[in-house]
This record gives sequence, C-alpha cells and structure tokens, in this order.
Amino acid sequence: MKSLDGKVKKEKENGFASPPHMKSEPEDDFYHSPRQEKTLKRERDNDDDFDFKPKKIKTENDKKPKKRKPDEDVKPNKKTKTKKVADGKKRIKNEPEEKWKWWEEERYTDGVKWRFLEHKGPVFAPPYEPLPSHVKFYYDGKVMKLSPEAEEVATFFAKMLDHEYTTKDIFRKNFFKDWRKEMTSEEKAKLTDLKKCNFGEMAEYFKAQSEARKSKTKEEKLKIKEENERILQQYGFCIMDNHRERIANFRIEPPGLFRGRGDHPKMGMLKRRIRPQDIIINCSKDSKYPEPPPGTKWKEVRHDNKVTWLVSWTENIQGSIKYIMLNPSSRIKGEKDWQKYETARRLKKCVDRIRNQYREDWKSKEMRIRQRAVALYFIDKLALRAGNEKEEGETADTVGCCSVRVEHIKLYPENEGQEFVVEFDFLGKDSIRYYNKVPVEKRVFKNLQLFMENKEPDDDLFDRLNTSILNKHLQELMDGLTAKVFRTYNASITLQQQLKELTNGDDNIPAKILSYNRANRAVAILCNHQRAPPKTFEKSMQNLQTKIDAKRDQLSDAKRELKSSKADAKVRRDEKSKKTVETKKKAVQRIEEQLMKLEVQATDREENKQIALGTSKLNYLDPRISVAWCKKFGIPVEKIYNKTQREKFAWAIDMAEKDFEF
DNA sequence: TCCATCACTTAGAAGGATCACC
DNA sequence: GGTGATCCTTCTAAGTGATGGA
Repeated sequence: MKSLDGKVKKEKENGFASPPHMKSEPEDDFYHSPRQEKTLKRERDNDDDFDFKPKKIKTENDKKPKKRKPDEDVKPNKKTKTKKVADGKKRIKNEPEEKWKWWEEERYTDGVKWRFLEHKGPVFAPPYEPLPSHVKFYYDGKVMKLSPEAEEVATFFAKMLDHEYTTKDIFRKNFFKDWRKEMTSEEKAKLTDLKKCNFGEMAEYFKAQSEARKSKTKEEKLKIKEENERILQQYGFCIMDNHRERIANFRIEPPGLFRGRGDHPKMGMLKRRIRPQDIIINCSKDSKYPEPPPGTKWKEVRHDNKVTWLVSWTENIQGSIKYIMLNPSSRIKGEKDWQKYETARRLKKCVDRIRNQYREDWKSKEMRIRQRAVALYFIDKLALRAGNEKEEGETADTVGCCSVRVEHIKLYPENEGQEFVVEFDFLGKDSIRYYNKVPVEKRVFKNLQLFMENKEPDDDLFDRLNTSILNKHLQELMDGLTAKVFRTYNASITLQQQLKELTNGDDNIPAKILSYNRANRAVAILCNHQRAPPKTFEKSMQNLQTKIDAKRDQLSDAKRELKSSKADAKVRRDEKSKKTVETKKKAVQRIEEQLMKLEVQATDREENKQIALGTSKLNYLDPRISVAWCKKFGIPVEKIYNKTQREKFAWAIDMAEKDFEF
C-alpha cells in the first residue's frame, strides 16, 4: 500500500454552498465585578455582585462590534443584525481566505455540527522499508535474517533501545509476546528468549539515519519542507460549510510499540498498522468523497453531521476509537472552547450558592449526600478531576476525586501547627503524582474519618459516590454544570485575581511578563500541571548565572568609567567631555536593563523548573483575561501567545477589551 | 440503573525548528 | 556559520461526560 501516491491530484471544485447562516447579535452581555481574592486557593465570590451591561448594536462605524454569546442558555439572542455567509463557490479553495470571524455568526443549534463537509481522507503511514542487507540482527550471537513482518516489529524495539521502557519487564514481556505473533513458525521456534536478541546494529543504523537527516544541506532540507507543505495543502485542510479549515491530525498513527504512561499493563504491545479497510470516513453526501489508495476500500463512508470528526478507526490496544478532527483554530473547536468559558462564567454567578449548599450537606443524615458534598468540596477547593471508574488491569492505576481510595489520604488532627490536615498522595491523570497537605474544615475532617471507618486501604473513600451521581447533582444546581467546570472556573478566576495582585503598572515589560508567568504558574500549581525537569536544567541555570556575573562585572566597569568621565568633564568643562558623560550614562542604563532582564529570566526559570504552564494556558484560562491584561498594560499579545495560540484564541483577541472581567 | 460505547477535551513527551550567542 | 539552548509543533495517551440499550 502506498502511503501517499506521489501525484498531486488537481483539486476539484465541489460547487456546493451550504445554506447561508443568518448572523445575529445578542442583545446584552453580562459582566461581573468579582471580589479580589488574596490567596491561591480560592475563597467565596459573592453570588449577586455582577452587573449588567447592555450590548452595543453593531453599526458600520463601530470598530469593535459586540459579539453574540456562545451560550444559548444564558439568554435568548435577539437578532439585531444579520449577515449572510458568503456563498462559498469558487473562492473557497486554495488561497487562504481572509480571517473569518465565525464568532460574529450564528451557531447551529439542535446538535448539527455542519451542513457540508469535504476532505481528502487521511495520510497513511509510509509502508515498511526493509533494512539494507548489511544491517544484521543477531540471536544468541549468530546472524539471523528475519522475515519482513518480524523485522519490522524488531525495528520498533530497536528504535527504542535507548529508552527506559525497554528495560521494563512488562514492556519486554508484552513486546515479545506480540512480536512472536508476527514471526514465521521457524522464527518462532528459534527466537525464544528476548535477552538473546541483539538489536544493536539496527539501533546504530537508525541513529545514523537520524544524523544524516540532520546534516542534510539547506537545499535538501528545503525540498523536504516543500514536500511537507504540499502534503499539508492537499490533506491538511477540509471544507466545512463554506470555509477551508485546518485539520489537526490528518496523518494516521504509524505502527509501533504502545507507550503507556506510568505503570501501564499494556506497555510494549504492538500497535498495528492501520489500513484503508479499518477506516471510517465521515463527510457530506453531496461532497466529493475521499479516494482510498488504489486497490483498497474504506471500511465505511458515512454522513453524520451530528459529530465533528472526519475520519475514525478502532485502535487495537484498548479497542478505543481514534479520530481525525479539526485544528483548534477552526470554528467548530473555537465555538466549543468559547462556550466552555461561558459556562465557567455562569458558575461564577452561582458558586456561592453551591458552596453554601455543599457545606450544609456535610451535615446531612444521608451518607451518600455527605460523600457527595465532601467530594465536591475537594473538586472545588483543590481543583481535582472528577475521577471516573476505570477497568482494572486495562490501564495504569490512577485516580481522581470520586475514585480516591482510603490508602490515598492520611488524616492529621494536628500537623505542623495546623488543625485538621489531610494529606493526599495518589497518581492522577498520566500517572502524575498529586501530593498535597491541606488543612480542611472540621466537618470535612470528621466526615472523612467516618468514611474511612472499617475500610481496607484499597476500598473507595467515597463508596456511595461516582462521577455520574455527582454530575447529575451538579446538573440540578446549574444547567451545564459538571465536575470539570470547576477546574475551568477556578483556574480562570485564579489567573484573573493573581494578575490583579501581581501586576505593577510601573514595571517594564519583562517584569510585567514575569508577573504574568507567575499568575499562570499559580494556576498550573493549582491544577497540578507538572513536567519532568528539562535534562539540561542545571547546566542552563549555571550558564545563565555565569552570564549574570559577567553582566555585573560589566556594570561595575561601566559605572567606574562613568565616574571618571564625570571627573574629567568637571576639569575640562568642554562639550566633548560632556558628551562622553552622556554616552557613559546611557551605557550604564543599558547594562542595568540587561542585567535586570537576565535576573528576571533566572527567577522565572528557577520557579518553573517542574511546572508546565502550557496546559493551563491552552485549556483552562479564559484567553480574554490575558488579552484584556495585555491591552490594559500595553503588552503586545505576541509576548503572551505564540502564533498557534493566537490562531486558537483569535476569537478572544478580537473581542476582549481591556475591561473584560471573567 | 447499569454498562458499554462514543465523542470530545486535556495531557506531557519527544523531536524538529528557530533563536541567541560566540 | 556553528552550536547549544529554547521554543514550538506534533503526537497520541488518558481523561471527562453524554447517550442509548439491556
């Protein structure tokens, strides 16, 4: 099977224009003036302290039109203005259309995700290329020629030889078992012990290949780049309704060895190659369907416009479905994202009521209600994930709030001068450790003691609760409320409040950005977004310190020079020496600035050693807060969001003014 | 009500691209 | 221009939560 048949097919017009949407403007918008909060962990907001600001009606002269709300539940939209979506006939294709402001248009309701969808299908992994004959595999010290099927799987292992994975028993066991399935019966009979396999030459070969790729000439690299660009243009976009939209992952995952996170029982298993007959295509009936590679067929072509995916297949490790979907910059993802933050803002309006309610529920006669209330308190206070049940033995043993077990918490009536301390220690999503010691309210503490009575360490702490019960309850408290909304809400409100607290209007830009990063960091800590410290961390820190020291020396030199030039000018009293003083002054200033920049950088980096800022920035922080902050303090938005992020948050950059309140 | 399935969001690692410095 | 550090993009695993059928 050819992965990408070399020829570029001329793109054909589809000649279809989906029905134009009528654009409408909502009549109003809510703004909220939140209380400032002092600490990282959130306290109460007042329920009723938001005010109402009427929406402007867009006119031709308005520079910034007020946009509609993404969240239909908030209030009905009144159509104040309609705009026809251009009927996308000939102009849609290849040239990048001018930036489309989908957020100014009306959304679909009733679960329809699109009216027209056309795409080219996925790009398959390149077929296996057998190793050159000089690259040998050895078994028990002797050369052995492998069948292509067995050889391919062997190369997967060889490519990972440097990785810790290949030293793990489970990984090796799973790999060997799956590898044997690909062997001929002769190979199977002969290769019985993984320890006797020598993949060294293969590994060397791949390393050399990778080196060769790096040391290619400029021209060669450019050629590769152009080819990638060509594939991107051909397969990396679809037409959804009237717009050419970028696809996120148009390449099918290549075969390889499964790399689970943490202690995953399936690590090392063979992830099989996906073929056209595994693929389900989703597109509209009246579109030009993607062609399967010559001589092959798709599993199915369907036309389901209640879903957003273009391509799907079932993966063989967990049996789960994988999808090809659109890029975060697309309308379909952006609308959802915007809506997510609007839901979180609605929570802000009623979070006080909800908090009062769960505090009451701590006293309930019913165990299930107490458990629900304590769990919700943790989700709110500590930004824990919901914690769905998982199938035992199928995945790594990780938990979230509802699935926390007795063994994951310790209770201290008194600890380090604080009363009622709970110590959490468990593995969360991606097997990232959650460790936290927090003082809680007495009632919570007493409840926890009660929940733990007569239980074994591996019993569920909340045995009368699961995520579905919890979410059902939340749904009753607020339309659209689920456990994860609390994470979004608490992350965003924390950012907003930390920015208020930390930003000093008189600071220069690097110092303000340090403040921003610190606010961002507070959120990342709250959400427990961690990263492995970069391998080069210590060294790069040292380098930076060396630079700082050098800069300090430079500064004292410059100061000395300034001093002597001043003395000189005093004696000479001529223009030339006055000028010299000025020049020296400027030099000192410049060096001071440079020094400060370096010091700020060092602080930022040190504080960021094990913390990942990206996840919260991308998924939890209402981008309008950051945009408003940039506008308020004259920071170019490019300093906060890179190009990709600006594309994802185009809606927020366009609509948020400096007075935006989450 | 329970469970499986499906769709979609959220997550950190890896590797490539770009930048800063000498 | 070379090199190492840093930034950005890609990759795909691992969550959440809705839904529908038994």
